[in-house]
Parts: sequence; structure tokens; C-alpha cells
Amino acid sequence: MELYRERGFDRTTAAEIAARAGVNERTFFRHFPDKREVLFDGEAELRAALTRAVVDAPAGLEPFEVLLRAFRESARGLEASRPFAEPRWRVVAETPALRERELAKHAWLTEAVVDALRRRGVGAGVADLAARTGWAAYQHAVQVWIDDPAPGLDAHLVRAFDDLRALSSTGSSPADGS
Amino acid sequence: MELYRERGFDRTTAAEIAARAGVNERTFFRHFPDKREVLFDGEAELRAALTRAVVDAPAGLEPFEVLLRAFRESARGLEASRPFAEPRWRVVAETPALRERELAKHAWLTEAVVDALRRRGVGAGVADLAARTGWAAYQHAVQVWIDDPAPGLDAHLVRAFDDLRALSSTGSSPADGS
DNA sequence: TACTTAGTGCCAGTCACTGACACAACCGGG
DNA sequence: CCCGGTTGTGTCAGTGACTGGCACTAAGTA
Repeated sequence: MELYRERGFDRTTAAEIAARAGVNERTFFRHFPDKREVLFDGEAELRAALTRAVVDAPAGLEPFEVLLRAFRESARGLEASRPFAEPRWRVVAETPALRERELAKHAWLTEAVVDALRRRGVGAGVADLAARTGWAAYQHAVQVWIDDPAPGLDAHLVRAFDDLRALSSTGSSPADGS
Repeated sequence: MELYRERGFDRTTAAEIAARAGVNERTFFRHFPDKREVLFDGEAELRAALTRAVVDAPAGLEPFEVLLRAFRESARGLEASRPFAEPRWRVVAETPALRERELAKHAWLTEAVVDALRRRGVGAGVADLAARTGWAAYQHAVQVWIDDPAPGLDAHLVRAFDDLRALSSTGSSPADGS
């Protein structure tokens, strides 16, 4: 389905994608609600995995500890699939319409994290704040890792949460390696 | 232009909007790049105001202190315009396509905050992390304020940053009022 | 074998958006 | 006073993403 890489997303028609898949255009739209959705297929599994990781984390952990654990876990899968995922990132990054959809997916995943935290007994307000800011730190780590894969996503993730702690304590600013 | 409220966004055609504005459909698309953009018009000013607030903040402040100041300042305008903004929220909230666009605008605003922080001499990595997580806390506060306006957005904002601090220090969880 | 269900092709229609061309209003300087 | 350029607009024709409706086929089930 990576006609997108050849001609770019905008210059690829739904009819072309369907033809490449040996199928009718109408049939294509029966499998995917729209043209963009093709690139965001695994998100449901990711959501489930994230939810599970949060819910199944050991009791007694603070919300951010739970989130860091869950993100590190899901990051393993992301790191393993980087070779396949990388060309997809490129297409998404250069196409505004796809970036919008990606952000929507992230909001959807964040909601899942909120729900999962609440299932652990975390209050609604704290769950929302923790999920939003934790997700932001996660995305920061992913972005840094995309630009500089050498240290590994896991290391970037741990560092992001450390830096966030340092930022929050109104004492000293963390050292900046970038 | 609030035909959207009467018939909903999806059931309102660009031709209808243009007609209501006493103008041709083609002319409509010369003023707005697309149908959604109509509802996100002040964003450029908001971006400028946010950038200015961050850049002009007193020297010596920590990144989160700068952000909290800037957000509190921009929140004043938001609080004042709530009566006009509220119906708009409703339309956006119930229309997935508009929520996507809103998230894209937020990403755009976050980038502006990153740039503004960097202009203060904040390192690239810290600026990105602080802007993302700070923005997340801001959005959390706005959401809480939408659901419960009584305490004022400013109070919610201060509380969000306090709670974030409490969440980050791996000691105790903040009390949850929700 | 008869009945249902899922997956597909085909057709016609709506609607967001775009490029091209033409026309009118205004604005500068000659 | 007129003229060339800029700006804002209307009109038309076209592309392409989607949608509803109908018919057909293949597979599963009683």
C-alpha cells in the first residue's frame, strides 16, 4: 500500500490504491473509513496494549511511575518495528492532513490512558493531568529518538521523565544535551 | 457565520456559508483555505501573544515559571471571551474533523512556544519537553475550567502546575478534587 | 436444497476544493 | 484626465473523496 512513498499522499488517488490492491475503489472505502486511515491501522492494538500495561502495573505505584513503565513497555515494540515504521513517518511528517489524523489518534490513545489510570483508582483530575503530561513527555522522547536513535528509545524515555521531574521542581534546570 | 450551530458542521455546505455571507462560493475559498479554517481564525494572534509573553517574561525564571506566566496571561483573554467562544467549542467538540484541526492548531501553538523558549536561551531538548508538557497542563486546566468555570481559569491553571509538580516528585500524590 | 450472510462490483450523485478566464473598483503616477 | 497595475470578485469546468442503492457471487447453516 505504499504508493504514498512514490507519488506522495496528495497525488495518490483512492482509485489508484484500490487498483494496486487488485480491488474496486468502492471496496476500498468499505475497508477503510477514509483515505488517511490506511496508515493508522495498528492503533487499536496499541491502545489495548497501553491500557493493559497501565491496568496490570503493580499496585502502589505513583501515576507517573505507572505511565513510565507502560510507555517503556510499548516502546519496545516501537523500537523493534522502526525499520517498517520509518518510511511511514516520513509520509506522515510531510503531509499536513496525515499529521492531523496522527494527532487525533494520539488524543484517542491519551483518553485510553486516562481511563486505564482511573481503573487503578486514580482520581479523574489527576488521571487526566498525568495522562496528558505523561503522553507529552513520551512524544518528546519519541521525537528525540527519531532524530538520534543511538541511545535507544528506552533511554530517551527515562531521561524525559527525569528531565520533567527536574523541570517541575522549581529548583534547578536539568543539563541540556541537545 | 454560525450556520454550523443550526445544522451542524457536516450538514452545512460551503455554498451555504458563502450565500449567508452574501458572497460566491469561490470567493469563500479565497478567504479561507478550507471549510474548517473558518472556526480557527484568531490563532495567529494567539500565537503571537503567546510568543511575546514567553519572550518578554523576566529573566532568570525557570521554563515552567515562564510558561505558567504566559498561559495565565493568555488565559485572561480566554476567560473574557468565554461567552463568544462557548458555542464554538460545542461545534468543535461534536465534530471529529474539527477536533482534528484544533489539535493541529495546538501543535502549531506548541511549536511557537518551543521557539519562544529557545529565544530565551533554553536548550532545544528542554524547550521541547517543557513546551509539550506545559501545554498539556494548560489544556488540562482549560478542560477542567470548561466543566467547572466557578473557580476561574487562572485558579485551575495554577493548580494544574502545582499538581504536575506533585505528580513529578515521586513522593506523594496530590489530593484530587474531581 | 433453501436461506442467510459477507464481500464485492457497478452506477449515480453530492460536495470540497482548484485552475483559468473575465470583469469591475480602486490607486499610483504621467 | 487617463492608464497600468493591483485587488477582489463572479463564472465555469474539472478532479477526487466519499456515499447510497442495487445486483451478484461465494460460503456457511439448517
